[in-house]
Amino acid sequence: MNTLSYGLLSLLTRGSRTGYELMLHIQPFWPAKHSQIYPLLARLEQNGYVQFVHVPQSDKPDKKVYSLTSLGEDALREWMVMPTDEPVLRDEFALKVYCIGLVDKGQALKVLLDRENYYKKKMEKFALSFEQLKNDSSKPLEELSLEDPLFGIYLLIGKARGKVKADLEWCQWMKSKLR
Amino acid sequence: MNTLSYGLLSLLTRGSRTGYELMLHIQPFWPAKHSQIYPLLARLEQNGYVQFVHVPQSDKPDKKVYSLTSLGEDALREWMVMPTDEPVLRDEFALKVYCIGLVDKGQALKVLLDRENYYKKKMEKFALSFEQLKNDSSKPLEELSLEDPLFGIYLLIGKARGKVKADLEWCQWMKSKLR
DNA sequence: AGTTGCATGTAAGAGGTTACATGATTTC
DNA sequence: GAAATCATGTAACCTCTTACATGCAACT
Repeated sequence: MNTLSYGLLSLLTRGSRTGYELMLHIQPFWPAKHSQIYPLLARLEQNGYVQFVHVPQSDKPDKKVYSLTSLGEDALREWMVMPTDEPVLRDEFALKVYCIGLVDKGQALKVLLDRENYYKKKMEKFALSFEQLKNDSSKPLEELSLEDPLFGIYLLIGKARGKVKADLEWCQWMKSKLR
Repeated sequence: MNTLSYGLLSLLTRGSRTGYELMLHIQPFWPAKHSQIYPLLARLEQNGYVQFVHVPQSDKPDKKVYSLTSLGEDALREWMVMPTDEPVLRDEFALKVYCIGLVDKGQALKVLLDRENYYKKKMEKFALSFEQLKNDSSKPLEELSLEDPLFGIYLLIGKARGKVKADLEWCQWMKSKLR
């Protein structure tokens, strides 16, 4: 059982999903391709952590809808109290910034502006996600608590948004340093 | 040439280093083990991007001190204007938060407090890093510019600190949500 | 007519971690 | 006496990405 496997089980606590949907939803928290996820789901099924029903479709390809078993839920609870791995961040941009003095200001500024744009687009996506959450939720988001099924997503969007905001502000501060 | 290789070249723009030192210094920006770095350095040397001198030592093991060649510097300048890969973050903690409702508040709080402590220690390390920078620098840090050899590190510590600060604040806000 | 989305899977290869191997000095 | 630091390297293994493979529907 690796971390991605627990991640897939985590997503399944919020309802049944196909491998394809799991692949889409796990991206912000643990990026992974379908080619990594499908074999893991097969292994999780063999070990009894998940089960699936085959759903034939006519217009689209047939699909397997996975759901969490009670064994899988037990595994999650055991995992929850185990020591948590440190976060791992790899950012090519940071390495470039380290030796940005090698190129002239024009080129340096371009590298920075590209990344600033990337962050701005991310922030827009977060705004959209919050909008959608607001629509899906019966209460105002600030009143959500541990018991609500949307609580987890609400927390995570907030966490991700905080970091991107910090990076964006740093990017803009850095731009002011450059001229 | 993969990203880690460019990262090693980037560090060498600030002076000669052993493989061991490179391994230590690259951790905050692109975590890597010595077992990954030594073979890459050998390949970079074969391709003429770096060179090394063998330095025998009596009290410690002999070492190879690597430095950047002009070919290596050219490679860095070409890399700088190429499209920059998106940052990749993998955080087991985020996955746990998503399904934190599975366990009781006591256990949930423990998971949170452990991570809060981790972030606090990180913040202390950043403070120490800034202290050391202040000592190493001839000017006040705010006046550093593109040309200063310490500029790159100063920027990066600021960037990393901003993100950890955002995460720490989120962690504390989340704690308030839990009770 | 070409791309995107849905939907699953395998195979090859690159990237990254853990373990094996050695050995002196310093710190707890 | 045990662990950490410096210092290099290889081998086995796991993780992750890219590419191959298929096929229909909807959109541009």
